Amino acid sequence: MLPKPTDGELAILRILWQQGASTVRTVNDALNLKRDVGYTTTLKIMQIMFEKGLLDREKAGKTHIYHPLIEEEEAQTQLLDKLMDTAFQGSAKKLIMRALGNRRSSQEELDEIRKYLDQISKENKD
Amino acid sequence: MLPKPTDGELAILRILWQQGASTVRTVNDALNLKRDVGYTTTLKIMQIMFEKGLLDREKAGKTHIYHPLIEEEEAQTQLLDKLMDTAFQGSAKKLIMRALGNRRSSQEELDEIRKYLDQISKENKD
DNA sequence: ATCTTATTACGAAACAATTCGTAAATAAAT
DNA sequence: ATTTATTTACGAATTGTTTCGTAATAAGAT
Repeated sequence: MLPKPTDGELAILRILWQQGASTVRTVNDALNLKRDVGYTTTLKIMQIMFEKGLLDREKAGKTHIYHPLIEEEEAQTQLLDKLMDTAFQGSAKKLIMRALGNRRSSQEELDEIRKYLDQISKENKD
Repeated sequence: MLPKPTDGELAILRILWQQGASTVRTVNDALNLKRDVGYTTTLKIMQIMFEKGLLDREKAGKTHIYHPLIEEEEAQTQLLDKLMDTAFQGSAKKLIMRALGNRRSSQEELDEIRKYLDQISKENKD
């Protein structure tokens, strides 16, 4: 089982999911749009992620190109499951209700959620 | 602003939310239903939480009684918001859909969620 | 008052995450 | 070939969390 990514690691994963396999340089550039991080800091974290098995890499000339080894969906599922267990007593209902309450969602989004809900309800009856 | 609780701190908060203000002893006993933790470990973490302002305490005889200084709802909101931003691109819809997909919810729960959804939709139209 | 027991306080160790300085390696340019 | 620029590797410092051993403290029992 892959270890739970730290906050810093998750930020790097997000960039890799979004822009695809990348060098340390481009990841660091992307990180620096949001906050100051030194190049060697990003490098070090990505090297550790490689050791942990969160990333793979291939040599291309003098640089390494890093790939995420965990899918975005898988990470979302893992993190959400964990939060549900540790903060919402394992209840999807509690978590969803709080998420609905937290931020105003558009009417379109609410409709899509309702559609999905109906679909699951139907499946449940089989 | 209160700092984000660590995993260990959250486990302690959960117990305090559930059973109300408690001594280190009863918190530690509750923790040990799930996993082995030494008494002084629990004590130390709760002392640090007191320093951070996550807990308050009052002296009662020779012991201290600890109270959570963050409400369960507040912590849930905080943690959920953070996860939404860092792993779901800030989209409540994505998060909710994944939560619905992750675990089978009962028909009753689904109905309650739908009811809440309708209520929000109605409010949105005002 | 002394002994026993439980709690707290203190300090240190182990571990992990983050940060950065500096050196080594590599490729490209001239 | 030498220089220049970039990347990687290495190591160390810093910070935070978790753990526990041990000593000090306080209460209760006799």
